[in-house]
Amino acid sequence: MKNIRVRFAPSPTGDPHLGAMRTALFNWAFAKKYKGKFILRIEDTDKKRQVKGSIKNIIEGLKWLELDYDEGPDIGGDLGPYTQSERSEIYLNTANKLIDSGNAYMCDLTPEELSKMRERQISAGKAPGYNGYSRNRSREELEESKRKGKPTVIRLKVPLSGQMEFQDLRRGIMKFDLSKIDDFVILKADGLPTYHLANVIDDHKMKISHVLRGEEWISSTPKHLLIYKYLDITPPDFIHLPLIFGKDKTKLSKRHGAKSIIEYKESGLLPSALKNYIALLGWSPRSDEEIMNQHQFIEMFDFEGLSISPSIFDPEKLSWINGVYIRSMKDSELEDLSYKYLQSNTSKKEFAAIDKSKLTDIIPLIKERIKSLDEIFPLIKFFFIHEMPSIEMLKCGNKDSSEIEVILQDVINEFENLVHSKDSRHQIIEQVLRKKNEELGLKLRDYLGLIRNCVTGSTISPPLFESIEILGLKEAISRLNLSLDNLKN
RNA sequence: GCCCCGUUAGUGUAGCGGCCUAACACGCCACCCUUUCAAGGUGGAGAUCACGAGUUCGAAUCUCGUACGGGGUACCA
Repeated sequence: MKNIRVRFAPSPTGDPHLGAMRTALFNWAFAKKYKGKFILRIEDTDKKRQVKGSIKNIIEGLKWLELDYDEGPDIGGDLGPYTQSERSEIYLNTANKLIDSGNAYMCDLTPEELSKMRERQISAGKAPGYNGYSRNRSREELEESKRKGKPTVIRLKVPLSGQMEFQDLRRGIMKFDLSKIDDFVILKADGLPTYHLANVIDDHKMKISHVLRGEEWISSTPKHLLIYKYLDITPPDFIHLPLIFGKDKTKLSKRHGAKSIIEYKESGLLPSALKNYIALLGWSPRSDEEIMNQHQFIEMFDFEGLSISPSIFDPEKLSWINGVYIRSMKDSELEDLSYKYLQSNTSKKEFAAIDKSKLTDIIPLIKERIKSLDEIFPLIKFFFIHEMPSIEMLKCGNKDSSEIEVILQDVINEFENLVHSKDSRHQIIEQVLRKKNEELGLKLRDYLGLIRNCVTGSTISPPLFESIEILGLKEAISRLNLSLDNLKN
């Protein structure tokens, strides 16, 4: 195989989304597999659509997912700069070269005139498109017009007939009639290039060997190929990736539960899990094993496994995979990660209440009960902050409140004894409560349910006996007392 | 409108002319385990392989057509 050089070339028009990250992931994996280079290039040739901060977020997203690139705007490289707005001279020169060679020409039609033209074409039942207005005007005339201050663009001269074909490495041969392609703009009136020009020049200058990009580019590939031809340079290989949709088969958006990569980070997803899930969208390992770490993924990644039909984003499966990754973590690892996560995702007051030393004991208890980091705090909050259970929660089978008062008082007494005996191991707590339950002839779930509600303030909690041990018997007693008082009033 | 791409259970995929009365995973349902919730285990429902023609002894797999979905058709990328 030739020297593999691939690139991820987002435009900074918003926060990076799943689809973009998947494109990055596949490019990255391909480069890693063949010991090639992975390049980040920022395509910021549309200054109107630019969103502040998105370059930062793109880089942050890549870092978070550990998709490390070998060359890029922030780290440099031999073939930079890697931000298109810093390369405008190259594009301008090339566009002029194309005029010199007779393969491009200037045009001074304004956007308003163009849109009027399109309207006319549509109402006349014709296909809308540039009609070649300036194609045969003299260069002198057009230059004169530009000098007078008319906004002028440069358009590529597309042959009026003939075909352009290319081989997509996954989909096979694609053929396009050039007669269907109008003379498109390669350099805008503001002097900046369009995607078509910039992308071709940069892929060539940066020695890109393979272009893995979204399916939305298929139709413009012949345009790019034409530029390659006019410039007499060899195009890279192309592989178009299927799109990712939401449940209703429309373009993925927030409504579908998809978030920007930055939000995923904040919502307690593990980058390794997200990577694993994304890898499965539009690509298949062709085996029964779907859980794979990045090394396995790189090893297995190939074009044959790429699918050609769009896939639909499924937040449930993503969540499941995240759970798998959480469960496979070491307790200590999860503990560190959780603590950091809590630090930046709870209020100051809440975080201050968290006793780090208790976390070591708590984590093993909740590890298999959470599917993402944001579920941790609600589950462990009671260890640090007491929340009164509602009166409705102080139930025990069909016992009435006076009977429940007796039961609670009894538990309190038992716990007091344990405090005096200085043995608060959960095995002992369990032994005592089970024995008590037997004496009372209650259903264990009713009995423990009542105690759970009083101690944790919730009907859902980590295992009760362990929880009480970690919480401390004294605190448990005080909470039981509070519920008892509440019941009496 | 025109051009291009696609179509296997709700979802992601496997399948590359006979092994397919279609497999795996998520989700769903039931049961088991169980102090709640999970996790785990077992089992189940769910796809006339979009539809119609053809090629073939034989088609989810090849060919054509239709339908549907999507992408493109910008001085957006």
